[in-house]
Amino acid sequence: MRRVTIKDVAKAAGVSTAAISYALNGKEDKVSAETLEKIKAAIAALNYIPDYSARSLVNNKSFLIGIVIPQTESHRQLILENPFYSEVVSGIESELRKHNYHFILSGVDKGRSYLDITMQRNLDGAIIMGIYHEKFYEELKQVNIPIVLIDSYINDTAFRKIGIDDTAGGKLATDYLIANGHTNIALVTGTIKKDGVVEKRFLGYKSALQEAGLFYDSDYVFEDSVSYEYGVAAGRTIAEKHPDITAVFATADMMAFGVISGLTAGGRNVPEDVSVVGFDDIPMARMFMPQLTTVRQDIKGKGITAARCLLDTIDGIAPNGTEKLMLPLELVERQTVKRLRP
Amino acid sequence: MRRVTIKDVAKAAGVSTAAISYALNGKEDKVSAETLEKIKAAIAALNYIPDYSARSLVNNKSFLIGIVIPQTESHRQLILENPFYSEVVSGIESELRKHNYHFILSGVDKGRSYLDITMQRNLDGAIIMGIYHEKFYEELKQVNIPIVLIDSYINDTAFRKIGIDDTAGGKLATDYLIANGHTNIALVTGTIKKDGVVEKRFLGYKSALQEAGLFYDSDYVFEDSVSYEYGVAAGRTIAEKHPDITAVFATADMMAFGVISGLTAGGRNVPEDVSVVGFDDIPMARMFMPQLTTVRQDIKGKGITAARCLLDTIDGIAPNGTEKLMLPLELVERQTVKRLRP
DNA sequence: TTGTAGGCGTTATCAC
DNA sequence: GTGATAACGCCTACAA
Repeated sequence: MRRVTIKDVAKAAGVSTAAISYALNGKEDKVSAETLEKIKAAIAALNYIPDYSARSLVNNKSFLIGIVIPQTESHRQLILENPFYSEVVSGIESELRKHNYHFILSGVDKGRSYLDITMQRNLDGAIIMGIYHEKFYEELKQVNIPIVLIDSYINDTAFRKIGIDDTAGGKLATDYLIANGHTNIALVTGTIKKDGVVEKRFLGYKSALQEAGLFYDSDYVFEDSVSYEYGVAAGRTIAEKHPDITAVFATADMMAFGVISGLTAGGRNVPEDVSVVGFDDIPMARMFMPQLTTVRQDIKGKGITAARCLLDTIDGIAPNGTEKLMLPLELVERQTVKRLRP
Repeated sequence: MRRVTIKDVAKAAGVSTAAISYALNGKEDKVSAETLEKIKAAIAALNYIPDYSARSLVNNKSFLIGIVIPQTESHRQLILENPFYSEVVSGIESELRKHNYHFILSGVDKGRSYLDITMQRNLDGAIIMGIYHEKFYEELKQVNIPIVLIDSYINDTAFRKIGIDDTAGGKLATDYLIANGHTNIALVTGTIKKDGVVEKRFLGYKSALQEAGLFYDSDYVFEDSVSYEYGVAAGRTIAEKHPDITAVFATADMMAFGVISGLTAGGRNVPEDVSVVGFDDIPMARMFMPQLTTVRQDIKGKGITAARCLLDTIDGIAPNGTEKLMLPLELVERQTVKRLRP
């Protein structure tokens, strides 16, 4: 069936298209109560639904925002399987929906820019997770739409940023282990890139060690991809080659699960033989057996806050280039850390 | 900065806008090789990116498809946290990207229709997960765009459907338990709605029992929301009140995790005291400890297939109203089932 | 082969 | 208060 347009409504209501548009866009003071009634009736009768493409064309406003999340190196697939990202997205969605925005979710192919989507779709703004090449950000700046970076340490006032204090988080986890009497504490982590969250957590780990007068041993840091699989490998290595290690701090819950599996497979029990603390507190953390002690961040809240932040900037309420918004962190004690007798 | 339009390119290349459009849309036989070169140069120089809104307006084609997933009753939040859905979405995305489509992901508020988004955004098609009111589908039919239903038993040739044989899956799980010597087998499941996947799995469970000459006892079915939390509750009840039960089939992996926790908390070990098999084989199934024995389906493949299916229908390659596409199922043996001595 | 012009659905600027 | 009408960026007859 042919699309019902504003003209059809105008005809049905016996008024002009302009009147319809006024009525639709809340400029009801420009139209008499009487015609307003007629218009409303006609809209309902015809089941008229406005075309956002046409609107976008004239208004330069699409009510569409872009969400970028990292993708796997190998398969170019979204890392949506990573529960962390899906929870953030879920948070963003819930906030956007309240304000009648939709979003387009995508990875960004290596080397390709995000300009395309931004311009093609007339995006009103974007929320970016993950870290990308310098060039990526440079291009983004040129399109000149509000942008919120989640968990980024990029130093650029052109973007709004929201994240957590990863250094403090790393320290929190390590301090907790130390407070429980551990001295030989391993770190299992994704690759430590300059200015990445992982580096900050690593720094927090080191500083906790130092503050406690503990020796930092680079043999105790196991660094590779942030994945369950690598966690298993690291856990296994620790079980087999490092009988001295009594605790490990994994910089992501997914890795912590792997570590626990690897440790167990290697014959060492958690937490009896070695303690483990994770990072993030994804929903699975409390379902895992044993339940994971971890550094909690409000993942969904991150998404909600990011969305709100973006919307405010779009609406001109919030100024650009404000300070990075820091969300709170908290250590949640569960079952994977054992108190060592001193 | 002002948007670079087709006119700018035309001016820069010294040709008409029509020529640009031809060049852009692969009608290169309508333009000489020479001007084609000039056009390409101009496009590159100006970094021209077409506006899809404008295109959509004239072509009635948006390169946008809608994905609908269920949302929590209470908070109206996407169930993207459910790893099953995120993996399907991930699969869809990877296929869509190959064909230069984008998607809009959303839940659908109770009672509200999906017509709005469909018309507002000029969606080229939609992929629907979950089950909704009859009215929802009726409306959907009216917009007359290709639609793929995932895991639906709706009987309507207006939609293309893809899923698995849930009855066979339920039977597969139960048969496996029976083959391992179990006779008192509980079912832990989400609410059994008519024509839902859960009902089919339940039917499979019953038929396996019957076929083996086992007594079906409704006291052995624990039915409530499909969630980890309910799994825990059911596991606990089984541990405390049903010493006779030696095995449970949970109709979703998430529930199975809960069951195992509840059982363990209730003092019964898995698989020593009671065996558990799940359904889906989400990534977490092999990370869980003990690793979950479960009925595996190719979740990402479901998404990919659905997307391909939809795209084919949009392109007119595949006919509408074909048979439901069935993806294979397989039982993967891991660590949560114990063989009973007869 | 190339260019002109009308129209897609909507909003906004004017006159009335 | 109301209604023509000109954009918005693009595509595509149709004409040249």
